[in-house]
Amino acid sequence: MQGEERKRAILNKVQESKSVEVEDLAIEFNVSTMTIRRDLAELDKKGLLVRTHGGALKTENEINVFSNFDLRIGDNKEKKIEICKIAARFIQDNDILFLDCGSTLFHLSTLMGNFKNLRVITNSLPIVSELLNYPNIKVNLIGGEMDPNRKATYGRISSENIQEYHATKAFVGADGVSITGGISSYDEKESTITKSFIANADKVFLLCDSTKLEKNSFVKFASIQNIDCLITDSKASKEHISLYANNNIKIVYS
Amino acid sequence: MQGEERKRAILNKVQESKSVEVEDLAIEFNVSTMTIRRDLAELDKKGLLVRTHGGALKTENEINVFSNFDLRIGDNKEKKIEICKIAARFIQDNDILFLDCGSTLFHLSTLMGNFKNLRVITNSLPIVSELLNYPNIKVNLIGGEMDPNRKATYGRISSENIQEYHATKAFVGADGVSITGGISSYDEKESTITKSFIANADKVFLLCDSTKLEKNSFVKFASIQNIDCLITDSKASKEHISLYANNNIKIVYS
DNA sequence: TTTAATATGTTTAATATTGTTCAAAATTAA
DNA sequence: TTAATTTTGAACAATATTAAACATATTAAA
Repeated sequence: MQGEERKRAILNKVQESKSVEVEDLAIEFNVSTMTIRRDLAELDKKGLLVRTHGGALKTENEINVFSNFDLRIGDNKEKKIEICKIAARFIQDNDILFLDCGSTLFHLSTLMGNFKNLRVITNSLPIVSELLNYPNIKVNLIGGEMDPNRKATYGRISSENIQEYHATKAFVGADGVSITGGISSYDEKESTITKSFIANADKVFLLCDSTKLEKNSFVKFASIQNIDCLITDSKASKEHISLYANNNIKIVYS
Repeated sequence: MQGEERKRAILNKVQESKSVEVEDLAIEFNVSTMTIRRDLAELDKKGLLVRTHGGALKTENEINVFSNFDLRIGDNKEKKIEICKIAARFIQDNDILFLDCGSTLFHLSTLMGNFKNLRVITNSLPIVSELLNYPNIKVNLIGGEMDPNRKATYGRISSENIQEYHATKAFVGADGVSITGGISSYDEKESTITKSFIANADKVFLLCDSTKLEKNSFVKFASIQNIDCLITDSKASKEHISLYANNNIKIVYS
């Protein structure tokens, strides 16, 4: 067996059994442990597995672009789905929608199959890839520099690109929202895009799970007055709900 | 046994058994190892197998989210891979590249893993999704309306978006090219984008398999003088090659 | 036929892969 | 913590493979 063939076999093995050991591989392929070590070092360097003391572990498969995005979707998944089902009630046929990037908004995109003649404008690659499955939805993509982690575009060109459009409704996310601190994000790139969406839509819906209410994150990018409706989940406290209601913020949680 | 026949037999063998070795093949076909090595080098160059130390392995089929795009890649696959390997020779570290959409250019994107500090600007979703796997490549996406069939953006906004950038090299495709008829496409949308790429790059490389030489398609969008290098495959006729060479068009086919 | 072009074989120096040894580093057990 | 054990990676050697240069044979063209 040749070296490359052996490396492929090792890769298969580590994917199947999640972990492998140097000693076992040396016996199985009838080569020295040093050779296996060299193989593992090379595969580790390419990011195809993770080297450990005595062996190696499998990595999350980067072959599918959106796989590690899918994993992130897991956090607070139930709350997010709940929020998205509420948000979907505000969508109407013929709407032109801005969709922010992020795992919550991705969930919303999966609920849009039954509307007629929607147009969605987004900077999120996972959302585009999802919406290409729906014949009832036309999609516009915001251009700009790709962020490989978020699988979305950002930057000056993206913001300017957004200004080419006008939407009837914008659905956006945030990492924190509070009466006094407004809407804030952990990421400056992300906040700039969201800000542009808000500025170019008739109605703005902020999707924000209850754990983020009255929390402030790193970058404030809009005041609470900029949003027309705050959509959260049923775990939101009565205090928070009445706080927003008393400040004339429309808040929906069920 | 003739050379071509032997190569086809080698190809069959490597497809069946996943791997072959130089020594075995030399004995089986009763030729020197040097001949086998030359065969394997040629087949590797065309992307039909992967050369390894001591033999060769079957090519791994690319996995990509955009699955029905993969199907289209089938046509003239060998020619396309051959062309792309030639095109890749013109890429240098630190290049800023425009990459047109289309299956040929998609293949090119899969060959870009070993360069340093590339920036790729494209309107093709499959290419973006492929390049997100490469940490050495920064990607910019051209915004605009999504064409669900081609998985690429097009339209006025896309063309204007391209003008925000300047590339050192543009790699573009076409459905036809001829001395008198220039560069033409079957699709008006596609041609507009390609035209913008051509207008904003220092050097333009046209990737065009030999079946499209001296053919004219529906929409002419550029003259032959707009391109700096025509890259085609080794099946191009001598007449065509000298025709282009005599008209001062740099043509590369091997 | 002769000539040119192409394919194949041989030799050889350079390169790649693998195995062995051993000191350093990491892990485990006491 | 310390000591025993295991694992590691660097250095070197042995072997296998490669590619280049040149020689020879085969095929195609004039």
